[in-house]
Amino acid sequence: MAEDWDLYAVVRSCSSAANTTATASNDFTNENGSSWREDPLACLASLKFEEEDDLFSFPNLSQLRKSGSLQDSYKPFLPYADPTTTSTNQGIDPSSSSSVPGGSSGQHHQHQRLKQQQEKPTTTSIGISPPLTPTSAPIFAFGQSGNQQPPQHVQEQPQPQQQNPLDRQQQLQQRVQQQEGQRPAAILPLRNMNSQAPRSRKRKNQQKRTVCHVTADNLSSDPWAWRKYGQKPIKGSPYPRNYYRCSSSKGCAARKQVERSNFDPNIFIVTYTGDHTHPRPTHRNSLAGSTRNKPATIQKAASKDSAQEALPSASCSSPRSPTSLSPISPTTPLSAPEDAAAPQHNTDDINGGEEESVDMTLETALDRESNEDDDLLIPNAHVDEDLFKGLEELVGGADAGSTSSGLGSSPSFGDNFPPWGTGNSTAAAGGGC
DNA sequence: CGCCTTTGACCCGCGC
DNA sequence: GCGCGGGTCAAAGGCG
Repeated sequence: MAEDWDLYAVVRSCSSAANTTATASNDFTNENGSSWREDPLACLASLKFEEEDDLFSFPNLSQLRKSGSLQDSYKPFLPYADPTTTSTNQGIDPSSSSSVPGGSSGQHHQHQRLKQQQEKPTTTSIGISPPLTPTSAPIFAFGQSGNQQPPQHVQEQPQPQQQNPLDRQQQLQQRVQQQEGQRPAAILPLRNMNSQAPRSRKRKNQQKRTVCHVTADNLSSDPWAWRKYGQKPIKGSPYPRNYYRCSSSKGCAARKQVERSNFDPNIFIVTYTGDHTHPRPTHRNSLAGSTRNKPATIQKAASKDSAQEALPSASCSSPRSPTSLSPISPTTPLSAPEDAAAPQHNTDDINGGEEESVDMTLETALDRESNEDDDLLIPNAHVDEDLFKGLEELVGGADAGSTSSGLGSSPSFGDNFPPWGTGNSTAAAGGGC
């Protein structure tokens, strides 16, 4: 099994660009020169917004939403998990991003959520919010760095929002330095931290964060090497949240939190904080490490219950991940009480989409994010168009989906879990290629 | 040997 | 002021 997993991973990671059906995708080229193709729906993925504030305000969309016209329009596409449409990865939640873990905790009923969404500015603001997002597009919601908004809750990074790119870069560095400075934690004795350097443990709203909803598949597309340093059960969520730190470079302040969506176990909410202080690794370095997970399935099942259930150790970085993941993979057993409920939430902000597609990987997304803060924004209008196009295509030529993950095809896992064969690939991919 | 995961405990921000 | 909940640390153990 692991093998399958691996294969998928390899295939996916190496050919993300290639796989995507040539259809209407856009080609992007990142700074490294590597280019990737984005699924038509992927456009959604590039949405970026600030987490806490109401991010954008796209009057148009909001209006549309309110009026319900958009929703109606999409209804046909919303069917939970329309497997056929899935082209590549499963979904990332098209939804919004603002779902900052913690904040929403969720287990509320859809009703409640709906309500909230309607009320929340965030929802309305984002064109892509859940209801809108048809099944596809993985949506990476980037909160933070977007300069487009006055982020200024961020105390740590008080950067002037509007600046030219150069300045921004400098600031970025400064920021990093600041963070590092603040966070000698690694060096200081744990307990003394407060006396000297305050832990960087700032509250969420104060920290710059990027939230992405990704599918297990995409989870692995993260090129960076992450090392898990903690796991915590989150109130209101059946799944624990895992904490990772960039292990590519010692001083790197980048962190990542991976949490499974309450509403759709197939979706992981990945929250990035901090900036990488080093260039993106060309390959994942960490190979060593434990594989406990593997047995974990068995062992853990017995002993610790669900700790892991939640995540495939996001350590997408190492090859072993696959192994480790597979057994536990997201799908695993989630005790997921709510699993059942999961899919179908068109309105959730956490996931709205289900099977998804779009080859955009976190990597790319992140890349963009860090390099071009604002450029990520795509006018909603644009998105919508693409979205529709993409949908049409998908719907029309259902197979298009075959793209990267083998998922696409599996027609039915509507309910709880997708065919995890693919899902397992969680970790792999990424990197390398 | 180096790096990783797991895990319990600690620290601290935030809400009441 | 107190308690809760989230974020982080570091020891222990495992794997390549």
